[in-house]
Amino acid sequence: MPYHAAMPTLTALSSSHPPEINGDTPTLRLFALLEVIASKDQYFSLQSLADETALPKPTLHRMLQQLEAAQLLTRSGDGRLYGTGLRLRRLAENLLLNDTAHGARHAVLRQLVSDVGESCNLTALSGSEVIYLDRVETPAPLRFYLHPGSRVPVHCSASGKVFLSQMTPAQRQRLLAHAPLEAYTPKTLTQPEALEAEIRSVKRQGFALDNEEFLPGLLCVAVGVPAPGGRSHLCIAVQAPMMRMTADKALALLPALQKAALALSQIEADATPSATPLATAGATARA
Amino acid sequence: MPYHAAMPTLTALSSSHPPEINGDTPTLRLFALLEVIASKDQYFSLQSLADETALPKPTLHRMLQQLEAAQLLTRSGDGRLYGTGLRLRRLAENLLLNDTAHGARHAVLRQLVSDVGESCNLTALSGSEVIYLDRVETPAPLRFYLHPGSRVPVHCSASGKVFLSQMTPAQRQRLLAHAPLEAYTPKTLTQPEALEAEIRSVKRQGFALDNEEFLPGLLCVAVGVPAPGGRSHLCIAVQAPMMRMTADKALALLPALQKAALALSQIEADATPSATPLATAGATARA
DNA sequence: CAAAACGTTCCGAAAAACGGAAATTCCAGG
DNA sequence: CCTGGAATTTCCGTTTTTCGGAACGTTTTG
Repeated sequence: MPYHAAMPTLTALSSSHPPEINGDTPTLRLFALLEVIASKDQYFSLQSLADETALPKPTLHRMLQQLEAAQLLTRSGDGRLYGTGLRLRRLAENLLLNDTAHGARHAVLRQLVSDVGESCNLTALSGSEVIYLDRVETPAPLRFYLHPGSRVPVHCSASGKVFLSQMTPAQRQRLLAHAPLEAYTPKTLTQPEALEAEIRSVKRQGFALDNEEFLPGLLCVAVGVPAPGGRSHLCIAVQAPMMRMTADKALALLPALQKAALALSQIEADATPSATPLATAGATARA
Repeated sequence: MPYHAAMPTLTALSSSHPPEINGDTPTLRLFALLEVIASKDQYFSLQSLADETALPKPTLHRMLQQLEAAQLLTRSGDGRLYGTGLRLRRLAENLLLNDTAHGARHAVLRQLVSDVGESCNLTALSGSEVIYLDRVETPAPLRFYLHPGSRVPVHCSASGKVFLSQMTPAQRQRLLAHAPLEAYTPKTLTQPEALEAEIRSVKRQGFALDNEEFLPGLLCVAVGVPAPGGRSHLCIAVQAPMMRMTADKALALLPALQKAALALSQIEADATPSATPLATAGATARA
């Protein structure tokens, strides 16, 4: 399974939706279809979608019909063209409107970037990989481009090591068992003992470094976002080309990182209901 | 099947999502679930959803798992809480970003409302009912509240009569055969002959009136949005309480209405690919 | 008026969703 | 460290939905 963000570029790739309408379940396939539809700013015909997605026409027809019946799509006048429907727009609006946490997090990232002058990202552990939740780029022209949503291995990323350091040895074993310590660069730690030692060090110091362990020329520092429960599921990390950054300089950025982590921690706490179970709306109540 | 917008109120009902997670297919049920989720601005637990939606826990679990696997939802740290995922936000962003047509239509409506001072709406024929696609309210305090997405019968609404007037007699018969001419007020036309006469008049004049035929005290004027093919599938209508409006005054609004209709017609043309096949993006072409 | 293109319906095989029951995990409090 | 309770998760036989090739209408096109 390739880490599909592993290719760093200096310019953004065109966001190129591969016309794959694949998903493991019918529902996910429908979502994928919606994504194709969402990228259109014109009405479209069944046929045009069929061409674009390579789905059989009867299948597509059924899908569209279903979406139309649910008011997610609208059919244009003569019934020949489709467009996005009321309910879909409502959904989209609510989604963005209520995602207060995301906006706030992004603001913190932006502030951090302006403080340290290098690209920063917010990461989470997803399965046995680190996923980039959000990212703000440095204004400097030379950058590693790693877009949000992409994934990197745990054992050779700063964030990954922070996550590992928060686990119990047993949890760590379980996770690492599924992913061999693949070498991405000569500096990647591939010996379990070496990694274990590194993780102890991370745990002691409260931050992790990735010194060209994933990509040559790329240096990273990450700290965990403190969480009430103890182990956090978010990391915040700075990432810069060796050309501008050394391990020493990176350490000087730690205070800024920690400040940002604290701010994120606060946001996360605000978005977490655990404390106040007030909004438990009545079930089965007739509206 | 009740016209669920038939109850006019002077204040908006609280938007009270009925916690019904019903849909005729599994996929639509999933959408309904997403709508509940989209309305949250906090992380939520499986249990809280179960309370709110009355769905069995295993079912919910499967649904959430599916959504999480597809990156539509994210699971919070300890795995106990869910939140909206990256892909869902992307979808929402694209949806809103690309839906230029809707934004433009809404702007026209807004302009019209500021011209005539009364609530206006954009309608379409959907099955054998008229559906409100969009609506802008009058600034006046006294209003009939009929929200977008709701439906009214064809035979006693101004828009409905416009749509009927554009059909061939055969088409009209077929449509009306399925829906008896139910009387909503004493003024509702319930005799097929009377309706037929009214429709001829609408056809001649190019606009339709609804003078308390659907709701007592409500007067409406509608004109069709001109379409290249001839019969349009959109209407634009003004709607006001008799307290402020008479049939005579309504006629004075026709120029403004027609101007708006023309503007909408232009928007519709822009959003329709049929005419100019230049932008027919290469199918199967590798992006 | 024929040909082509598009949309739609049919239907049997294949796959997915469903949800009750039970196992598992996670926490308090003893 | 053990125990009770609540939440999450797995299991699995049954029910429902989806799938898509083939064939059928319908509308545009040449």
